[in-house]
Amino acid sequence: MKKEVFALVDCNNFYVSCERVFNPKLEGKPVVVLSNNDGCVVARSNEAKALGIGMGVAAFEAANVIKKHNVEVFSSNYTFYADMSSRVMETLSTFTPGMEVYSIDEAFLDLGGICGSLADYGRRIRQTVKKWTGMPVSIGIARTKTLAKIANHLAKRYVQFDGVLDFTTLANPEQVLATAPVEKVWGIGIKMTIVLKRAGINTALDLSRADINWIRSKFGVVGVRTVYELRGDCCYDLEQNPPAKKSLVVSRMFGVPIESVEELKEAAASYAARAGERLREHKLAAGAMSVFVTTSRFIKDRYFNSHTVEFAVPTSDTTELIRAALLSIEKLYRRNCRFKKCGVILTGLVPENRVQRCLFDDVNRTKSARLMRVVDAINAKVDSPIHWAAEGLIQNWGVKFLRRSKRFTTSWNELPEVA
DNA sequence: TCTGGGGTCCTAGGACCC
DNA sequence: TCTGGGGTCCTAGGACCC
Repeated sequence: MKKEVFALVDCNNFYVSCERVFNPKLEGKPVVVLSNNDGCVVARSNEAKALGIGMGVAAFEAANVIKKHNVEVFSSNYTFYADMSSRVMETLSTFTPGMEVYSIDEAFLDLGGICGSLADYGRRIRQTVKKWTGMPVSIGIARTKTLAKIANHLAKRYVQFDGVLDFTTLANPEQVLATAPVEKVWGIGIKMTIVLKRAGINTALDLSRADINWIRSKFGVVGVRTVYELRGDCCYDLEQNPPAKKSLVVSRMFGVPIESVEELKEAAASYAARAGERLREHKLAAGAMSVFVTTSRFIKDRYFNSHTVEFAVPTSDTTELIRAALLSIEKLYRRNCRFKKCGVILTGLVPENRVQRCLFDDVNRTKSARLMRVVDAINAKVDSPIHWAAEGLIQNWGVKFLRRSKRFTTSWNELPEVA
């Protein structure tokens, strides 16, 4: 039987590295990238990490350090990052027929068929990605995904590995596992870490030796799988054909708090319109839509509420989605609340060509599908897309990006210039 | 003053059926 | 006086991931 070999390729500080590709002056400097509304830190260069800027901290909390050390700050530029991601993934795909794109900056590769030194192969991958895309990556190689994750973590952390660690040929794998803190293990989050540490399980090695019945009683099958994977027994295969989406969310914090029902409706309508676009992109229709609204989660007496509309016939028609969103806001709105965020969640997703029709349906679905196709086609071509009136024209509440870099690779107007 | 967004899987418990 | 039990389906919530 063929032995599994996985490589986990992970881009180093992905968003920061994207910014550096088109702005080499940032090399060697502390750099951070902020979330929507420039709210909190979502990516840090090694130099920024060394300054003690934590992942996920609020930008205003890090403001002093940022100022004192001249940290370069960027708003997130997801269009640009998504494009860089697809370049990296395309490059990786030339190295193996078996690949799972795990997230925007990570992929698992099947190296089962590779002859010779896997570490050498990893180094070739690393050099090629750097040369073709400018992106620095680290690579962990092992018999299970969980071990590949750990190998990757260590490859990043210790310079002597030079970005590639092959766990399958280690003389002393246990010694290496002992250096990985248990909270860094894939699948072990904050809650499980507390329970594990209380039981004296502090490292990946400790966890691999834990009593399986105790693990099952505390953490269920998920915990059991993690322990087996640490022991080298593969529980998670490569997922090359990603399973169909089950839900789709569009939600965003507002640039400024919303107090009026009109503006809240605009926001919900906008998010419903984006959700409709994404549904059609994936050729899906939704059976139901939930809308939620919330005030700040950092105040007492937080108001959070949601409302669900079920569609008689699953739909991807923006007009219908917006109508449901507006109805929900009518139910959810409360006076004297400073709303910070709302969102729409589409569930009961089905392929659009398998929609169960309804005898009493009064919507002309052929016509609406044609309209949506035309709108999508136009929006794909021009920079200032067609909006629904319900989304509002001004959108004072819109997301703020004060320090966004240019869309270097996806907009003709924003190409980098070489002097 | 200012605190991200988008997902998945598992489990427990209730509803319901025979 | 006596008041079943087992199976399935669904949902909400928790925990995790990036």
